[in-house]
Amino acid sequence: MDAAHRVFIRRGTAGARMQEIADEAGVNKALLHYYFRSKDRLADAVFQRVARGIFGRLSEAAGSDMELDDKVRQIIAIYLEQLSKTPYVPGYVISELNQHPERARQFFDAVRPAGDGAAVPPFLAKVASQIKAKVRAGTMRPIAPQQFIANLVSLCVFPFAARPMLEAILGLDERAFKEFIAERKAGLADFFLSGLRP
Amino acid sequence: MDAAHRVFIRRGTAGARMQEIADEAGVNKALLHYYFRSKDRLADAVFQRVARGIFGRLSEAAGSDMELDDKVRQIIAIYLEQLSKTPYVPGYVISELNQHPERARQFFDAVRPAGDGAAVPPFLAKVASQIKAKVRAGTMRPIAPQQFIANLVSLCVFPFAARPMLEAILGLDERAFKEFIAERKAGLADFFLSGLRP
DNA sequence: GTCTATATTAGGATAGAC
DNA sequence: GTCTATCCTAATATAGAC
Repeated sequence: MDAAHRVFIRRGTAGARMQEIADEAGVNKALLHYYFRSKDRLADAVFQRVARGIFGRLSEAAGSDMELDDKVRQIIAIYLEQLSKTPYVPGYVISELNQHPERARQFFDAVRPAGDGAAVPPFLAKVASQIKAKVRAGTMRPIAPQQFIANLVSLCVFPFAARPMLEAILGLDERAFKEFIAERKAGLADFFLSGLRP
Repeated sequence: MDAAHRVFIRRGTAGARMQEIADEAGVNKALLHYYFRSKDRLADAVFQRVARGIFGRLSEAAGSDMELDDKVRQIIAIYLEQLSKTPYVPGYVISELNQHPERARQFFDAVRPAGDGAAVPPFLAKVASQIKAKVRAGTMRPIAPQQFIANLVSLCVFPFAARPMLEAILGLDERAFKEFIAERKAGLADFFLSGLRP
């Protein structure tokens, strides 16, 4: 599974080769089929594993009782840290979802307790109520919770998903990109929170 | 080319089939090879066409003399409008770049006049000087121009690139997503510009 | 469970008629 | 230029020994 994980993320599902996975794992190709039956099933298993890891912590953090500003700072810190360690995951996930949108259901499951039929995921309801409270107190401009979350995730994830493109249009090499992310860790939360001041 | 464009964007390069492109174009598979010699060359041609269309207008708009706030509003309006019409392009581009980072060079070309050897693309230098002016005037907090552009592009493009994921974690169906984008057209510029107030 | 060897198929590419 | 028919390779999948 670890080997498959690495290869699928590196090559994308369509580009991954069972042979390469076998080599990476130090076993024979036939053995992969013995365990997973087909490439499709293996791809499913890998995607599921990745999906679970991604939004579990986000929805957990976002759903907590922590004060909203602190929550934002924490989420940004956690995410940029995690993404720095697994920079290819966003590109992989986006590629996968564009070809298999039905797999998005696995994210759906990650942000809702099993059996919860609510139209709105619980962490969203929590954020919504926190926003409402701050708006009432006059310390925040009104914003739809969906936009709030979308902005937060976009600002964290996109630079990793589109890294080669950003490097090209901003004229960054690998070292400069690292520096760019470090800068982001320092300033992104302030930018985001300032955007919501009244 | 139009047929190839559609199929590559729909399936991704690795997932696209010459047969499907031929069918879509209403011609024979052999004819594609007659014109483009190989799938690789065809993929190149399509990507180049897409790449040119994307950042040409951004770097042009970003490099203009328009006042910075107006520029931001214009870029956001243009981008969200364009992306609404071609919602699969970001996913395609990100997938491509993850498997062929060398193609990022084609973006590089799109944001720089031919033969320009400057380390920083011209539109960035322009934005940098405008930011500096506003910071000096006390109407903007300091921000690196790279972060400025990255934030802007992230906020516009990511929701389209990661659409199935966002729909899943935010509990949106297709109609709700359209509504979500409409909301964004109205409020994103204010959020972005507020983030930079002193 | 793990391997070697082999079957099967899909899909990119070409030959050659028209 | 456009087609039909065919080749060839790469890659998934299976059979069967150990």
